[in-house]
Amino acid sequence: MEEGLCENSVPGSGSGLVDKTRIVEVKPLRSLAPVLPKSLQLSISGRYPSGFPPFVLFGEPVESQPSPTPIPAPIRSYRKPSDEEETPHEVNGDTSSPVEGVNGESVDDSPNRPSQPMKSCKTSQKRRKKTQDFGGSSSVGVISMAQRDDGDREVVNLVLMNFDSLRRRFCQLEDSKELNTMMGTKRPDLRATNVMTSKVFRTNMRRRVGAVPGVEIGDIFFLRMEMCHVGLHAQSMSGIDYMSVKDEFQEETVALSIVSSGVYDNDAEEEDILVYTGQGENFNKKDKHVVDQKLQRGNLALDRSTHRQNEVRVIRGLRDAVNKHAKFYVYDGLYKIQGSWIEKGKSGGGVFKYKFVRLPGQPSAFAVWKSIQKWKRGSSSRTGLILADLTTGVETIPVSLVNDVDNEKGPSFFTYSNSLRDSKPFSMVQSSYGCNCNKTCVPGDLSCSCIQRNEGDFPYIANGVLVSRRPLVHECGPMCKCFPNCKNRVSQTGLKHQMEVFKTKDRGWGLRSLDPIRAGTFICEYAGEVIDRAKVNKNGGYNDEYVFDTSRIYNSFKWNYEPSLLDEISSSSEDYTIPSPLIISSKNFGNVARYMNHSCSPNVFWQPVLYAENNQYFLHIAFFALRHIPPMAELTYDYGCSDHADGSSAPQGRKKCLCGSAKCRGSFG
DNA sequence: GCCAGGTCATTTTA
DNA sequence: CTAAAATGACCTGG
Repeated sequence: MEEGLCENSVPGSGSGLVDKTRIVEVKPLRSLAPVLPKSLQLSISGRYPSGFPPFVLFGEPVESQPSPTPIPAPIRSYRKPSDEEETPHEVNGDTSSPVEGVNGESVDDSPNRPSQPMKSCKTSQKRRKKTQDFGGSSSVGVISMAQRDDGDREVVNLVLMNFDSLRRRFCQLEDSKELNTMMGTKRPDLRATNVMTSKVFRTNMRRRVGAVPGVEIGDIFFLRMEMCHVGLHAQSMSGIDYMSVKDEFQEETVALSIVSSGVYDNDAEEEDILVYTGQGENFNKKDKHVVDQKLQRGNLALDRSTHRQNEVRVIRGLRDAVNKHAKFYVYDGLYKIQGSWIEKGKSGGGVFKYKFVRLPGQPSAFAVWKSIQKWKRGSSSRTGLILADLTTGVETIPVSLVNDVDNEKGPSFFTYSNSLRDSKPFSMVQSSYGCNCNKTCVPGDLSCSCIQRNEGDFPYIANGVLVSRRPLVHECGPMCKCFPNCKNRVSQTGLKHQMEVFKTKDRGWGLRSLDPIRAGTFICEYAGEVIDRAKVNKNGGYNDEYVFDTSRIYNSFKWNYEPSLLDEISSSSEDYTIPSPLIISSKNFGNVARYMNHSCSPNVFWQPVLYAENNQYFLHIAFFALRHIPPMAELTYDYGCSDHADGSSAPQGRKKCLCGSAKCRGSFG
């Protein structure tokens, strides 16, 4: 019965079939439908049925590829809610509209609803009305009405994934000059926000005191907008979020959440205490005379919350002590305000101070980060440290070996290597290997043969983040004329995060990172010895725990944004196209990837990457972050299932899954 | 080349 | 409707 659990996608089937269940037929939004850039139009027009050129195109790329003179079509700016309300609705009258009827409007008596001591007043009602206005024909039917009000883990992840995928796509278009910057904002995060807002693709829009369903303590964010979209902190800039609540007799404001970014000099010495400065400039902008903060807006809400003793969510903005470029936000759970006072600020004016105390019994989040910073600075030693660098210098960043669980002194012996051995090249007749670009390949330059192979898309944005999952990513390689620092060589640049191999409680050794990892970031390649498939069959299968096998059956999943968000008709394929299976053993030789454990709801995925070396093309397996990964969270990917579909062989190689996720399939391997 | 600090455009909510 | 805001991206000068 286990077989039935992993039947969805067959890698290497090559058809690049579109998952039809994911496509919602949405009519173009009247005349305001965005004009797609050329590369997108191509894939939609059916030139390549799967949205991607067939694998065999390598030999003769020039004539079969898109014209090298792209006409950058502008993407129209996206509709805003106000436009929506003014124009009359054009009702589709079809069944594609959201499933709200099914999931029900039992909003008021939902058992999952967190207890809320105060009733929200008109603000929330107004918002809900707005939501209903949008619930009609033009919205994406993925988020139900109920989910817009109250989310859960799955919806929160769905919203974040779509938002970031859109953002990356806008970055990509911006990089390749395919976006008309006259239209709308230049900022990709705000562009993505406009799309998500106009399609009401968000959750937890009902504002609330206390925990937000689906958002967990320790979750990290890289943009303020991300927290807006999942209802953690509704303000796009302001540090204090609050709302008006009604008592029997009076109406007053209460604070819901705060973001502590370190702009004001807040005291962050103690892990469970935060002294937060009220809002308001300390000097008058015009004549620069010193002014006091006023007890209004956020300050007033914090003052009321001090008296009411309601829970306030705290988000801490953090910066790495060593690598100051890495800024992100951690949700640190619920606090209460213990007291407030007035101080003299730096410029001499009076400022409000609020003492936040963390409620006991919550999992640690900010405290974890504090510990990491201490280890990094060397001001405290890592408990259970066995080895400072198990790569013996092979990686530029050392990978430590840690066991703070039991007495095991480390995994069995192997040779650390970050390369792929005995790899079989793809035999293809090639007139040339690699591109002829000068210095670095430029996004949007369709004369670059590597970009051509990626259908005109540059697969990565400027900071090295992968834009979308695709059947195959073509990177530049050693044979390309471009310099080694070309942005299209992401998987060849080695580890970028400070990683740690650690002993798990019940699943042997595992891998985690001390640094936060942004979604789409390259983590590592799967290194090891390539195994001959014929050999494997002769010996009756491999008896090897350390194996990666592309011919296993993997659950399909969606990482790229819903095409209907941009009114695209079909989505590009996320199914891998691998001409022949690749099996890699890291038993004797391998890198950190050999320690990544399986999970049924993983935070890492693999992506085939191809580039040329020594006059031949070789396939590599690269791992990327599926979502934002908090520091110290174990890195896991889906191992898939070996093919027992014929039913003849017992699933003896299967292991009981201990991933503990809500969607656990029970076994893997 | 790195940074700190200034500036600009932008969205959110009350 | 407008203003304020603990943004984010970019530019400049030391």
